[in-house]
Amino acid sequence: MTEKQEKILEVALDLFAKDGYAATSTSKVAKEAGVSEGLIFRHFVSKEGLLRSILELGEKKAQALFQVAEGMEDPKEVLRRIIGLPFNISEDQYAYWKLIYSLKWQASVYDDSMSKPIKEMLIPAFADLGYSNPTVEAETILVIIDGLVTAILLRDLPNPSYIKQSLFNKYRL
Amino acid sequence: MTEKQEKILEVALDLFAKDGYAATSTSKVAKEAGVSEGLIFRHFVSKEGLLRSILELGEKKAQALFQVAEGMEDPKEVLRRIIGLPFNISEDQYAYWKLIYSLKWQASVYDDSMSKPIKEMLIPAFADLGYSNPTVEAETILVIIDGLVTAILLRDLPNPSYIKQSLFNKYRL
DNA sequence: TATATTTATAAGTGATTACTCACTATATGA
DNA sequence: TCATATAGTGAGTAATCACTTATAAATATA
Repeated sequence: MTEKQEKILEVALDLFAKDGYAATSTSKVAKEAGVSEGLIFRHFVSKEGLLRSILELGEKKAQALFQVAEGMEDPKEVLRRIIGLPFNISEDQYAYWKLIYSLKWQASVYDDSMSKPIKEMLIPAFADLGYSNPTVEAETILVIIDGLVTAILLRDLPNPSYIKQSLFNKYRL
Repeated sequence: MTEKQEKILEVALDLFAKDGYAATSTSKVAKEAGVSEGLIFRHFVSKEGLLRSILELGEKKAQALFQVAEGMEDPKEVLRRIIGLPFNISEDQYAYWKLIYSLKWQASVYDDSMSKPIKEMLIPAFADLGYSNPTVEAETILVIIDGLVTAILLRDLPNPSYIKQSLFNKYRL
């Protein structure tokens, strides 16, 4: 991976996240990255190929997040850590998550593969706690997480720690 | 409002919601609506003007939703109705809400004016119920509503009535 | 019916789109 | 040192973009 290649990925991620994938032209990416437009196609074949490379790279960096409750035995601790996930997104990953969330709305590319591992930790946790319908409880948490991520990325959630505490109270955590 | 004018609005809403505003060309709207491309600009001045007309029209139709808890005296009933809102979006308004939610992610056009009236019903309701921090509780509900709407529009929420019940339980409604 | 106004079309406009191609510069390895 | 591969450029390409304009058809008003 050369310097210019990395610069293209970095600039494209920022522009895709800020202005949207469709609204960002390859010429703008090239200009802002300080490279010739042809280089984008040399390295990434197409605009869509550039997007795919960005998503692959971001997924690798984000994988650590999903192991946050791995191997935990206390179900309450599992819930606390999973509900806490949206509050722990570091700011240098905002662009990646903004892109992920904005792409959900374009076309029918909805991909719930990322929520799957989390759901599979939630269900046994709720079962352990004696909830009568652990699957529904897990889906509810996933819905809330989506709302939290949206709020954090889009409008700087006003009282993050209070909201987290409010949710902990509802689940007696 | 002529027939062709209405057809343009209808087709444009569907395409903007399905493929995204930036990814939808005026020529495609015209072709699908069965009108000349020039007519779009005669009636709506610009592509952005077309978008504005769509949003204005949709807002009028959606206004009824926000009055669902107007004049209610029982705070629990207020909460029940507001949390129930996402489950009551009729399918013929899906396109409008998909467009609204997808536009949130493009540029910095985040507009929380629509959530304001709801927030102002939530705060006194939570105060009535003796919650120690009604504002935070209201914000939490808004976050959850955003998550619910996203899930309903994007992936046909699997167990909507169960999830609604799950939330009602958490708030003892 | 005559005239004005509005609705609609078709064929344009220059600018921009994603992408290609011929070419050069630089690095690597035998 | 020479050959090969990779990195990078800059000027193209046809197609499409949002938008304009001239003109015709339909409708309303007198």
